[in-house]
Amino acid sequence: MLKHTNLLQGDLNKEESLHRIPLLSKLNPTQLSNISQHITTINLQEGETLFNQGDDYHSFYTVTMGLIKLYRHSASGQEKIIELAGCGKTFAEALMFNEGSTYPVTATATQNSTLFKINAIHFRNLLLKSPETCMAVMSDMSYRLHALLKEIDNLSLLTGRNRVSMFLLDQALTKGNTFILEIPKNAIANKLSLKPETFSRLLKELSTKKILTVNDSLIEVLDLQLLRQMAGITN
Amino acid sequence: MLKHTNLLQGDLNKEESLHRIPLLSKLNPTQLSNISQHITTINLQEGETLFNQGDDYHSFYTVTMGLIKLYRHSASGQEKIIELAGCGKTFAEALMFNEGSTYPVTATATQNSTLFKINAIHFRNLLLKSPETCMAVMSDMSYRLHALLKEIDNLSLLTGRNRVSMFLLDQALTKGNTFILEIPKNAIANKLSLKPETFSRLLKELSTKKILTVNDSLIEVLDLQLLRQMAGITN
DNA sequence: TTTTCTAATTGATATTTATCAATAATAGCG
DNA sequence: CGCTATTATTGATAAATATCAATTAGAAAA
Repeated sequence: MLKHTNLLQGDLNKEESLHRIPLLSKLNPTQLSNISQHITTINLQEGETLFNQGDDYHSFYTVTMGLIKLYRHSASGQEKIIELAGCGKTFAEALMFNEGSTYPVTATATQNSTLFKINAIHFRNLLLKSPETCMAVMSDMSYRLHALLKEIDNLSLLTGRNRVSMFLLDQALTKGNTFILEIPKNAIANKLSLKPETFSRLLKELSTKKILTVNDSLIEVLDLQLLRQMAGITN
Repeated sequence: MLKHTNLLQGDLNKEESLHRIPLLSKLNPTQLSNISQHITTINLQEGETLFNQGDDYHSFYTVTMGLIKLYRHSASGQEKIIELAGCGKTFAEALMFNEGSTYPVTATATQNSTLFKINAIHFRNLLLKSPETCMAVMSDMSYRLHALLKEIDNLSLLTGRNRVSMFLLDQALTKGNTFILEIPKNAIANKLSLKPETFSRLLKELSTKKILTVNDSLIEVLDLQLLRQMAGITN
């Protein structure tokens, strides 16, 4: 079962950390202390599910530790990972504005995780009094829209080879030329909309071409220039 | 060249029609008359481009007549239609919140069209004074996020056959069992992330299976149940 | 340890979709 | 009216990706 911990009103430690959440950072102390009554801390074990696609909507969440997998399932039972929300990420906040909506994804912890659960109705009421917070929310949603647009690009304009290369390129740029895949390969394959077999073969192809080496989840990129080329970046 | 028509302050006719735009409907008369100074009417000929992907962002738009094609181009020169914005649709408003951003799509009129051009900076200032309008904007963005999520579903979970069937199903439900394709087939194919040849073959397949008849752009759906099945809707 | 389960890889094959080429049909234009 | 350009269709083929099956290798459990 989910462990809920209610925030004590006036618990400065908690309010301090709430203040660091972008969506809440623009609130004044009164507003913050008001909303903090409607925020709870949730701890999830690896594999535990926070909510299911189709469940009635009531809250949105901010990850303070761990990793949450957001995915959709189709009628035929297939899954598609939409986002892997790590520390600092807020999700499901966009639903706040649609009366009587349901969660469009399922949220499951892929590691032991901690998050804040923020009551949507109360937050919505707060928004009416804080245009600055509205701005923060809108900025967040705008970012998300961009990310989804980019994803659609990737799916419709790029090949699997391109997407795999792009993913690895992104990893190499943020983590350095040698890095470890933090999530299982089948999850990465899913994120890239490929079957595990296809992902495996594309990795092998890159390795055969001496663009990188693969040792289980340890990747070393040997030729960034070539990898960039495989990603479909022409210049 | 684009024809710009400045709205006269106090032009009640124009303000009346502005009031019918969802994003502006929550403004009080003072606010509306204030923002209407920063709204111009634009007429586009078929084929004219409003802005290009990568152009500096300054305004968003609401279509009052016609049809605007929003599409992205990749490095390799391919296009992908993201949306066909018809009458009443607002687009590019989500960019307002990202300082110094550029248009992520190109907007071209596929018919003679009329739109309102709304200055982003002024509207943004207005938002700080109208939380209700913020709500309208957020609701709009929320809807858009859902649509993109759905699109990603379609691209990654469904086959071309599914997507074509789903598109036709949607048309049949809104326009009736016999309807005309309003946009060229190659544009529809693009919207569905298919090549025109593939789209043509899938249409033919549906026609061979007696699920529908095709006469140029005139489609008659004969078997909704089967079409639903082809769309991948199991029940 | 042994067993069992899951993830990953690999091969063989099928399906889906794109590409290239040719033709037909059609709309717009001089 | 005929000409040209665009759109749609069709065929042949190739490329991309999925599916099915088998094997391996670890990891977790007994």
